[in-house]
Amino acid sequence: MSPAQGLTIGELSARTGMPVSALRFHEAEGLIAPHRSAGNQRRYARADVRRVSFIRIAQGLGLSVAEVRAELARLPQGRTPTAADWRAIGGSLKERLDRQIAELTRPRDLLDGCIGCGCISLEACALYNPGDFAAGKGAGPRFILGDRPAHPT
Amino acid sequence: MSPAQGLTIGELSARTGMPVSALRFHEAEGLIAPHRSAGNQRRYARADVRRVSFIRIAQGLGLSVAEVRAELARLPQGRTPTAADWRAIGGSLKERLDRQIAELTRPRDLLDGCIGCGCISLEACALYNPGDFAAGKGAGPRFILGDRPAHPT
DNA sequence: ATGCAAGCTCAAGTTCACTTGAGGTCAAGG
DNA sequence: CCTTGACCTCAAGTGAACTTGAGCTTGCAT
Repeated sequence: MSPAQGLTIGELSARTGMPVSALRFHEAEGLIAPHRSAGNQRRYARADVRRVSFIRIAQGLGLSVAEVRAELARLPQGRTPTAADWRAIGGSLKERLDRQIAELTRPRDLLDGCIGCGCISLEACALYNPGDFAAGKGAGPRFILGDRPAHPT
Repeated sequence: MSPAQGLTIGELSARTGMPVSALRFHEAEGLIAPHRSAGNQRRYARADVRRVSFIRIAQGLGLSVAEVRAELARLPQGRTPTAADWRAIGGSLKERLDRQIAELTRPRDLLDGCIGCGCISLEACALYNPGDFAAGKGAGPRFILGDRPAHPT
């Protein structure tokens, strides 16, 4: 195996667990940019294993492709990212998780109160219109927590 | 307004904030079952306001239509649900939220560790294969075994 | 009686994140 | 040289949860 050539898409898929079709899709979405061999086949750098692993982790945590792209955009271009580069992104992910936990904790506590009073689903209930969840407009699926608006029609 | 006749779809929409199209969709999905007027128009019972409010809350908390349907199936048929009936469902929702919070807290704490060590996205990182984010299908994670990146990059 | 908002049904469109399929190319072994 | 398997592109399909549109009917006010 010659590391100078880089990994084929199949090899990267095997190392990361990311399906080949997903790797191609993510390339089209701008999450990763392999170079090509003489015969037009994708060749991935060693550091791309880490990049793809990050994509998997981030999506498992609920980030959309656009959000992952935004995080990855913070990595340096031209040079292989260092541990410190990844650390910064890890911090951003943690903040996100903290926010999500808080957004779940509030209704949970509200629900505790509701269980006592039996008011669940009453229009006056604090749960009913906390202002941030619900309120989806536009086409397309609604996302768990966070509700990304599509765009006005 | 004659309460004997029930609410029209537009009235229910106005009271709950649920779009008319969504009410019709939810009926097709079996979440709600209004009766019909002589002229084939939907007529909703007063208690349906509560039911639709619940659907909104539950979906805001991340339940899918199928999951909402499952919760609603626990309500008594034939009789208008009491506060106690709704309370039982509230308890089930709370358990769900507790689980979700726990599922977010674990990776958050893991990430705290990763921020210290800079290992994020390393194949060996605890975050990478915590066992619950979907993992790939097929054989186990061979990337954990046997694939140590000799030097941090 | 007439007008028109509001209701009805059914089909098709929308977004996201991919997967699947068709049809063709490349690389390595025998 | 030939075959086989991995790779390529591009188009279309998937499923969730709705929305939008077309074409037609109801119901209430004037």
